[in-house]
Amino acid sequence: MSPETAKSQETKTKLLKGALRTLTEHGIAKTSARTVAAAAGVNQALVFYHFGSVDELLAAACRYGAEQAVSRYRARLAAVTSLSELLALGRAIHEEERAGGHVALLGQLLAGAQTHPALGPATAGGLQLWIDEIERVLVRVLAGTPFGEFTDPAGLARAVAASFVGVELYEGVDAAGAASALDALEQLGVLVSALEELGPVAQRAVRHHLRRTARR
Amino acid sequence: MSPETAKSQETKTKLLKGALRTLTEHGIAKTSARTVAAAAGVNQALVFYHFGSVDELLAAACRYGAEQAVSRYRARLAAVTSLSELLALGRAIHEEERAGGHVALLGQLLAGAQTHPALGPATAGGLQLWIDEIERVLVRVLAGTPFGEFTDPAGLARAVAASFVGVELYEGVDAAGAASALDALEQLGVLVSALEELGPVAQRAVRHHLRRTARR
DNA sequence: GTCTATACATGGATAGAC
DNA sequence: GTCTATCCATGTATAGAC
Repeated sequence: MSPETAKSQETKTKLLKGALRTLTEHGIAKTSARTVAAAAGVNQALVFYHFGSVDELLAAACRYGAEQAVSRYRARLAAVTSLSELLALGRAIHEEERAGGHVALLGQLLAGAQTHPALGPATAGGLQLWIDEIERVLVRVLAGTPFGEFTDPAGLARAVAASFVGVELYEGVDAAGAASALDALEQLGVLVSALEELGPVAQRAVRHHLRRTARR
Repeated sequence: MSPETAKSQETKTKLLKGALRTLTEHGIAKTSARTVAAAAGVNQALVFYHFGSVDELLAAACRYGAEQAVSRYRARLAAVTSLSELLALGRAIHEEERAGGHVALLGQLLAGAQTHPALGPATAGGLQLWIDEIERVLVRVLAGTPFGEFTDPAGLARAVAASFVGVELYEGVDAAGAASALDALEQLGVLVSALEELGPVAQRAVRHHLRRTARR
């Protein structure tokens, strides 16, 4: 089996980082073997030697970048114990992403996956890393609420991740609009967390209503 | 001022429709003067004659397509009077968009706006058409709820629109995941609407909690 | 005014050098 | 095994035909 020499590894890593830089800074439309190689400081043809095609490089870069980004936030996500903390962390991540752009990168790849079928699974996988972390937090946070039984952490995690990608893309064309969107979500979170503060009678009333309108 | 002959108009319209088709079917990465012109059935150079550049054509197509898409849903949005109705309509729109792809198109343009600065304002404008409609609905729906004073329809509309774009892009790489995300949001909507059913005492308790934790 | 033929730039991929 | 020189396809833009 391939010994994977140090030199090969080095070039591959350069290309992966170059791909991430190019995607975040110039978008999927301007990402090519040439632009990535330029960012990586290597010959353009090495993309094809090491990864077979541009698409496969981007797929590999997606896995690589998503793992890096998620691991950067993993500890802080693990420390979250309430909905309001989660919302505050979401806001903090947004601020950091404004510079790093790791989430918007998923948006670029999501957009690119339309054309490059090979990107679909890789992008879904990258998003899944985020979803898994978010789901873990939601399970923990929602277990402590009186209405946890009516929520689906798995689906909710997917909704949160997809929405976050949407907001990060939106941020690119309307920073003020994205900020007000996050403000509104924060208010909404406060509203939901207010439910936790209800007395037993009111909680029973809400639960009753939920059971009545529950589908499936 | 330019009489804008019938022939010119016809070619322009062909190009606009071709641009929309190309963007939705092949994504921003594979959208070029050549591919759009092929879809439109006209000579590639006409892109530059009629619109000056590919970017300007895409910007025009964005305005054109967003106006068409929003007007298609406007009547149904105007008929919404409750949160649960809004969620049901969101689900219906999602089903239609699965085929039409008008929302995912905004995702493609949002992704493209990173590279092509000219696309930014146009895409923001296209999204704004959706946001305006959603905001109108939210104002109406939230005014009828006991907690309307704690929500910001303008920000919430932006959040909803951006999230919807994110979910539509996500749908492209994981249809089942997107479906479960929408299910979860629907549940969440039911949870919030359950608040409307609370008795006066519980409502006062929730309001008190909200005032206590309200920011700004 | 409308459109086509054509020039020039960029991108993808490989044959073969080291 | 690693990489470069080179080829052909695709993309952008314009000069000039109709």
